[in-house]
Amino acid sequence: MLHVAEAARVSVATVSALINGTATVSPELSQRIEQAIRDIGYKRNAIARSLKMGTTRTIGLTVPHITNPFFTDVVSVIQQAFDRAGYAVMLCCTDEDLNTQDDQIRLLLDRMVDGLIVARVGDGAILKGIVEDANVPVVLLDRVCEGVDTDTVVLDNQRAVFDAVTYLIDLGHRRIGYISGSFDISPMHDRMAGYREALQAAGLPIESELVRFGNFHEVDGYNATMQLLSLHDRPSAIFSANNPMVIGTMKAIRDIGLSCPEDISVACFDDFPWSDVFQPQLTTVAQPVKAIGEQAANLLLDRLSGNRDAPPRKLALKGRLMIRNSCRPIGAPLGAVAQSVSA
Amino acid sequence: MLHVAEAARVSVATVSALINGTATVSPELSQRIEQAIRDIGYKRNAIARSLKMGTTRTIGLTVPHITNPFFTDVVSVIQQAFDRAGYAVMLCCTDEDLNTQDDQIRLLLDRMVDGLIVARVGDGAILKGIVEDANVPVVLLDRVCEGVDTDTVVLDNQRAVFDAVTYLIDLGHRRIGYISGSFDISPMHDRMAGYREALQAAGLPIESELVRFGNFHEVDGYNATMQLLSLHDRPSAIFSANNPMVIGTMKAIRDIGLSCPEDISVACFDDFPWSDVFQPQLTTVAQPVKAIGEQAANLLLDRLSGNRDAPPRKLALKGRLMIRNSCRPIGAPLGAVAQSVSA
DNA sequence: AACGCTAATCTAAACGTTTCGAACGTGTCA
DNA sequence: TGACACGTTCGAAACGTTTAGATTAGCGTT
Repeated sequence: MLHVAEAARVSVATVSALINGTATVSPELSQRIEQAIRDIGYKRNAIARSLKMGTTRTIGLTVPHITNPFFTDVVSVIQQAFDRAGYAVMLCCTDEDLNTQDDQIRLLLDRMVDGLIVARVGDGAILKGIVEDANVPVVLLDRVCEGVDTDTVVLDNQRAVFDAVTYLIDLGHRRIGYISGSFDISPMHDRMAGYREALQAAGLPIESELVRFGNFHEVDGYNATMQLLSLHDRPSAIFSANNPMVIGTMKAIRDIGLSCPEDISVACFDDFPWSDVFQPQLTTVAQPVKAIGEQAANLLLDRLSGNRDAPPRKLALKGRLMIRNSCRPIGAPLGAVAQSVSA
Repeated sequence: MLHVAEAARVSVATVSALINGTATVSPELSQRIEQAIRDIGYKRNAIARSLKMGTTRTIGLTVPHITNPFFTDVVSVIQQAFDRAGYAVMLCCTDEDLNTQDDQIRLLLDRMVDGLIVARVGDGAILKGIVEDANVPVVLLDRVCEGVDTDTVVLDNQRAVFDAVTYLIDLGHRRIGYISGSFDISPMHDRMAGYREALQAAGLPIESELVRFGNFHEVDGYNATMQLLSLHDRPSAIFSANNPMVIGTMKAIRDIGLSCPEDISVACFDDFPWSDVFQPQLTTVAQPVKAIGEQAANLLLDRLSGNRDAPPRKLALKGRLMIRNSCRPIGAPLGAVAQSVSA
C-alpha cells in the first residue's frame, strides 16, 4: 500500500479510504490510485488488516471425522454458507480424540478465528475453559455439553432412536441388538435412552448382552456384530447408533455367512447417498443435515454480525426414519419386506 | 505480551526471547515471566506474529466437492498430515465452478496462506496468473494443468480406464457406454483416452452415441444413463468416469426396471467404503487415496521447509481395478459373475 | 477582510509481535 | 587500573494496515 501511495503521489490514508470507501476521495486521485494499484498489482494484506481490525473473517470448524457421511454433508453445507458470507473456514478433524480436539481448538483460537463451530466435543469443562478465555462465539453441533451454555443445534436423538427401535418391535422383533458409540458424548446417551425407552414401552426386557460399545469406526462395528451374532440366542435385528460402524456390521453378517434381511434385520443412524441404491437398501435414521448445517451457520453468523448478548439458543431438530428393505417382519414369509407391513 | 512484560517487570523483548527460546534468559526472570504468563492467561497472538514473520502456518486447500468420496478421503489425509506438522488448513469447495475457484484461491491468498493445494482446476492460465502474483508454492492434485509448471500428483488415469474397459471387453462386452465428466479438466481427457484406447486395442468401433457427458453430479449420471438405456441397441455395460454420477446410473437402471449385473454391467471410477458391502458390489477403479494425499502434503511441506528452487516434481500414481460382482460375462449363464472369468 | 463551513487530504499513532543492535554489569587478563 | 569479552537485558524499529484528528483549500457570509 505504501508503494501504491508513492506511485500515486498520495498518502496511504487516502489509498485506504478509497479501497474501503470510508471517505470520499476526488475522482482525480481515485483514478491515479486505481492506476497505481493495477500497475503494481497490489493486493491488500489481510493479516495486517486483521491485526488492526481485530477480526479475521475466518471461522474454525472441528468435526470428529470428515469421512462420516453426516459430517461430510454438514461440513459441506457450513462451508458453503460461510463462503457466501465472505468468511473462510478452517477445518480440523479430531478423530474422536479429546486431546486432539483441545489442541485443535487452541490452534484455531491462536489464529484468532472470529467464531467456532464445534461438533461432538468430549468433556465440557475443558471446552468451557478454552472458550471462555478466548472471547469468541461458539456454536455446538450434534451434541449438548454440560456447563457450556452457548448456541447449540442438535438432533432429538432419543426420539429418533425410539422411533427406529419401535419400528423394529412392530415388525415382530423381540431381541434387538444395539451397537453404541462410546459414551462420552451426549448423542450416544440420548440414543441409548431411546433404545431403552422403546423396549420398555413395549414391555420388553433390557438385556445387557444385547448392547455393545464401539469407538465409531467400521472395525468396532464389525467386532460388536461378531459378538452379537455369536450369542447363544442371537438377536433378530441390530441397530447401529453410528454410520461407519454399520459397514462393519454388514461385513460381519456377510463373513459369518448370514444375509440381511433374511437372517437378520439391520437399521442404523445417519443416511448416506448410496443407501437406496444397493441391496439391501438400509433403513436409516436420516438427520436433516442441510438444516442442521445451515442453522449452525446462521447462529454463528448472527453472533458475528454483532448480536453477542442474546441468550444462548438451543435448537433440536427432528430426525426421520427412512424405511427401506433391510428389516423384515418376524414370522412373515421370507419374501416379505418391511414396507408391506409398515404401510 | 505487554501486560506480561509489565507484570514481570521486564521488557517485551525478554518475554519474546523466552517464549521463542531465541536468547538465553536468566532463571530468575524466566520464572517471573512464566508466572506472569500463567497469572494473566497470556496467549500469543498468531496474527501479529504472522504479520511480522511473513508466515501464517496455514495452507489453503480447494476441492470441487467434499461429498465426492475421493475428495473426502484426500481432504482427510491432507488435513491429518498438516495437522501433524503444526499447520492449519483452510478448506474451500469450488463446486466444479471456475469462477468460484478463482474467487476462493484469491480469498486464500489474501489471507496469506503459506501454500496451496489445488484439486481439479479448470483453466490453467487463470490459475497461473493468480499463483504467479502471490509467490506461494502450489501443488496440483488430481489433474495436470497446461502452463502451470509446478508440483503435481495425479493418477495415471488413461491406464486405469484402459484396464477397466479392457476388463469389460474380456468379459465379452462389445457395446460399452461411457459417461464422462465435462471436458475442461484433464482427468476427463485422460480417462476418455483410456476408453478409446481399450476399444481400439480390441478392434472395436468408437461410437459417439455410447459416450455421454455430465457435470459430475448424481443427476447427470442419471440422465446420461437414461439416454444410454433408451438407445435402440443399448449397451451391455456402462462405465462411469466419476463416482457421484454412478449413483445416478444405478438409480436409472433401477427406475427403468433393469437390474445390475443381470441386465447391465456397471463399473466406475473411485472406490468408496460401501462398495463391497451391498449388492451389487461395484467394480471400481480405486485410487491410492492415502498415497495421493500424503504425497501432495509432503511435496508442499518440502517446499514450505525451504526447498523452493527444486524443479517441479510430477508424480503419477497407479490406480487399481477392484473387481467385484457388478459386471457379468456376456454369454455366460446368468449366475456367473466376473471373478469366475477373470481368474 | 475576516470568518466559518465543508470537503479532501494528510500525519501519526496504534494493533502485537520479532529482532537488531546497543547498553549494562561482571569477571578476566594484561 | 583499564581494556576487553561475555552473558543478559532492553529500546526501538519494523511488519502493513486503519483511523482519529489535524491541516488545507475553496467558497459563501457578514
